[in-house]
Amino acid sequence: MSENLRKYFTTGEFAKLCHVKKQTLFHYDEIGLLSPEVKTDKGYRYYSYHQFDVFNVIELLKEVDMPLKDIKLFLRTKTPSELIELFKGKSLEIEKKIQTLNQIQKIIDTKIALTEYALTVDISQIQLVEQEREQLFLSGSILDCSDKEFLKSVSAFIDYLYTEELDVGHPIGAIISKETILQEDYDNYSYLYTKIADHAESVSLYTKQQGLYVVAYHKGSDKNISDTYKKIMQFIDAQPITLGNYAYEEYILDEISVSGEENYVTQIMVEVEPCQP
Amino acid sequence: MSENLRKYFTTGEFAKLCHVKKQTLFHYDEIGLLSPEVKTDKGYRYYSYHQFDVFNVIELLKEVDMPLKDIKLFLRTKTPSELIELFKGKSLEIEKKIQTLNQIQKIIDTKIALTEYALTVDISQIQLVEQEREQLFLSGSILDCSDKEFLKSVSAFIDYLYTEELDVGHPIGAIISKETILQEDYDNYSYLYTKIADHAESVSLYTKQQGLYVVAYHKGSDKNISDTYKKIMQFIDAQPITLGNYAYEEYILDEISVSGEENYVTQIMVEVEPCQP
DNA sequence: TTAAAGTATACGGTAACCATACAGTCAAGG
DNA sequence: CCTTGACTGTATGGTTACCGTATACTTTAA
Repeated sequence: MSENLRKYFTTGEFAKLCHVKKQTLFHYDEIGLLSPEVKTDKGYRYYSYHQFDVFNVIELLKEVDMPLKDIKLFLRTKTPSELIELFKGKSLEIEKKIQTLNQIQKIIDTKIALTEYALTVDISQIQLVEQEREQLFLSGSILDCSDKEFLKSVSAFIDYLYTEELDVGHPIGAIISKETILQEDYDNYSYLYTKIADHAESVSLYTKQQGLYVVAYHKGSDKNISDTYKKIMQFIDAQPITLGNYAYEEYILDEISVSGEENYVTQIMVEVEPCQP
Repeated sequence: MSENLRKYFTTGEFAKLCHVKKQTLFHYDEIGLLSPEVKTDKGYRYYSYHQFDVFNVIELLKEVDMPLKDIKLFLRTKTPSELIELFKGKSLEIEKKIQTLNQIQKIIDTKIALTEYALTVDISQIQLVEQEREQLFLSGSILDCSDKEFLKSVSAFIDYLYTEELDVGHPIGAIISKETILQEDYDNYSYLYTKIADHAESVSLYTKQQGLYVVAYHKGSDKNISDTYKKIMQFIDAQPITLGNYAYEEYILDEISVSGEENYVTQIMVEVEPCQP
């Protein structure tokens, strides 16, 4: 805690201690953020080990996204109270950042799970399966709507997901009604939807009913989705079941995991009911 | 999930949806990272809402510090398995980042606590107090050592703190022995030390003994610390106590919270023992 | 004292944008 | 149908926090 002796680090040594490049220290000296305690007439820089503490604070503030300019200003004008105030603010920011990272991780984990699932699926098979009920977040009705209305709905939908931080990585799916299917108007959806965080409260959710579903997969652009729907209808006709109220479509492989529309895979889940005897 | 109708967003609309500037989308188009699905002959850009998913993945990867170049490469060559692999790696990275942020927060909280404490202290007072035992991490011995040895010790000390992630924001202090104090050689320290994380195991720690300490504060450069030590010795002489084996010095206000050496405050804790009757 | 290792300065480049200026385009109302 | 205002495009320069490299000078250890 004294400097009676010439206990100084050269730039290179100090850089190593700080785990940065010499360049960085030159830069900090240049902008007046952290200058060596001693500079010889030959221009050689010498740092005291006390300056390591200052360097650490700089790194700390950098980590919480404070620009060097502001760090410099702070270091110039600081008082103990200002330090406390600044740090308390930064502590909150970090809290928030950690939350964000947690959400990102959730999204990533969801996408991994979805993609792993997609890889296990035999897309040529059509099956009748019992599915659990699911809570979905819906857009406003988009049945028979104009392009403009559609865009507005999509915007509002996405915006709500964003502001309420509801996105956990599930894709945006679409709901199509029995009537629309029967009219073979396959891109006239009734709603968009997405699965959201389990614990989400304060949001009015729609419940995808527990029950029987015909599950099929469509590969390629949904311009050709009618082909797959035809197969589904044939499948239904061959079983003692009838078409239910809604079908749910969602991409399980899309541009984020495969390249080109021709490789997309859409999962179609058609609600069905056993025939009355 | 279709595009039979011209359900497209303009650049401005899409930018708003994505919460970025138009500029950013121009930039992404320019570097071929994310180009609009449609571009008219007049140069107008139109984005489909499916592209929102892609944009989201880009943002996601950006958040985990992936350069746009790499994101582009990934999006070009991706397969489901590659996506899974990449995301699993990123998930681990996030884990680590969260840990780092947690440590930074600890450091910040420590610095706040220390500084708040410093503000409550009456630096003109010398007091005899009973202190708890404390676990300290020590440098190698630096008693009577050369400048070079000193620098090496400091480096090794700081480096160990860094690699073992032991720093939780406590300042680096110094230990000075009874003998050295009596010789009035106030900057010939025996060891450097710092308080470290409570739970730290696998580290050989030194224990600052529980017992009686004379606590004083020194304001200003430690070139003049002898003044304060003189007062301390007078204080000791006036009490039924004798000097113990070690004294501990640490900055409680230094360059990180005040500007200029003249405003630094060093806390000095001198081990003492009651006189034998 | 000499060679190796380290240091300083200068100049250029990078990423991922942002700001601004200027010109062309679109769409809604009169 | 045309005008007007809101929007779109390109182009250019600027920003932050550095990194790399070239060149020349110092220091230090043999």
